[in-house]
Amino acid sequence: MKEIIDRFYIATDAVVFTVDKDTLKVLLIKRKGSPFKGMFAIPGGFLQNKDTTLDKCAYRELHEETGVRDIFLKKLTAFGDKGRDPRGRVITISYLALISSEDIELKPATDASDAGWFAINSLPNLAFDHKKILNHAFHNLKKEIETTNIAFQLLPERFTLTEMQKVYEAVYQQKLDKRNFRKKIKLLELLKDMHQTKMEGAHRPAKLYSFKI
Amino acid sequence: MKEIIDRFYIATDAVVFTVDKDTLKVLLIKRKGSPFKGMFAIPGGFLQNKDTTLDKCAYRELHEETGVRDIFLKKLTAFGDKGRDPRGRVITISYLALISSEDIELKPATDASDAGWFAINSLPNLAFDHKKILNHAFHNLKKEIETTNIAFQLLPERFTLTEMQKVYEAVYQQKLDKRNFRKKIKLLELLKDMHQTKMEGAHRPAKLYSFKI
DNA sequence: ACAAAAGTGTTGCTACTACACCCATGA
DNA sequence: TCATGGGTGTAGTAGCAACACTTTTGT
Repeated sequence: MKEIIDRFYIATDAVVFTVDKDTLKVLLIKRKGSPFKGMFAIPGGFLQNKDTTLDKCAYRELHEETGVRDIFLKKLTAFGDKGRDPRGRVITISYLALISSEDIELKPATDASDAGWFAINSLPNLAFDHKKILNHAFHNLKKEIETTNIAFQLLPERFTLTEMQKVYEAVYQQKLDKRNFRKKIKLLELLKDMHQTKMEGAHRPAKLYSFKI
Repeated sequence: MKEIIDRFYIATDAVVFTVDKDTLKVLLIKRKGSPFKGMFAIPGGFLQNKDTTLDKCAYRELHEETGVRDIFLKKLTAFGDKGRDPRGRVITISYLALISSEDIELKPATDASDAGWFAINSLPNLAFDHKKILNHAFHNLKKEIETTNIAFQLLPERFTLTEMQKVYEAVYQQKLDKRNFRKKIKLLELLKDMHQTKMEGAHRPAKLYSFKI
């Protein structure tokens, strides 16, 4: 039976977001091989039989290509149109990945000749159908941040309320009202007061919080 | 290069919902081959090279196995853990499918010895990891019906407000207040009054509506 | 003393909930 | 005339948006 069933290449592609300097940024790599040599692309690569889950493949590829570890990954969907990869039929599974800008430490490695962070609203042209994959992940992020606690994945262990607000503003791409934001966050009772302050610049120090549990 | 890359079987599986007699139901097929012979499963099957998109594969498989045509399909996510299919590594792409109970007309065909509708809260044991796939689709449906117009896919061309309410109640699995439901629907301004009534039983006839545009 | 970000409350408005009776029809 | 589901409004509540000044620090 199996002999007559077509088999395909499977890949995972991770759209990695961070909020750095109040800006939502995406991690891209410059392709060093063909096709689309020299163009930017979402980090990812082919599923290997040794990857026991799709998640492990995404994690492995991300680490190999960018050096990133300990990152939040959420499986999104599949892209499998014929012709999306000129080398042959490749079905890719997209991932949403979030990392705190404090945890960023890129070590460009084997597969990518270059990796870098790009602001969401000044992206270069992307290889394959990666623009579509990236947009899908971005929409998913905006939706998730409204209804879940996913924002904490973009924050360091301890953070100020202003830093937290900046994360939401960067994702929503709009300013929020400080008092309303704080009121809502406090109502959710998700934060633990660390009884510490963060002094930064010539102004009143800000209280530090962490995510409860 | 390609020679060293593993290839895999790809499948699509569609979780087909309908609301019939005020109950949310799922379409399942009885497996006529091994593995899991005789058990129920979500309709689906292997991607073929002739399927130019994943959507077309899902649609083709659904038609071959159940006779269903003209159905709303929404791609969800991928399931690819090693060992989820005893025959070998199969990565499946799940779909959420919705159909009006008026459009149901099952013609069990080639792949399935039997197909039938099962109420969401009295499902049989399912083959493979189909329970997981089904639950994921169900959660997605509940989420989508809150925020989008997806409910219209579960309704016939023309419907009464009570029929519409029953669809929401079946998906949410809880009763809703008639007046509040109608108030909210009217505020959304999605409905077109067909200036027709539906007489059914010994009571006042109900106005018929259709989805605007 | 000044500049800069931290922190804090109130008011009006909108959206949601809870709730009960009359209407139009067929039998 | 009775049984059945169709159809309608109001009042109270909770959540959201708009908005400005005082506090604490470094220079």
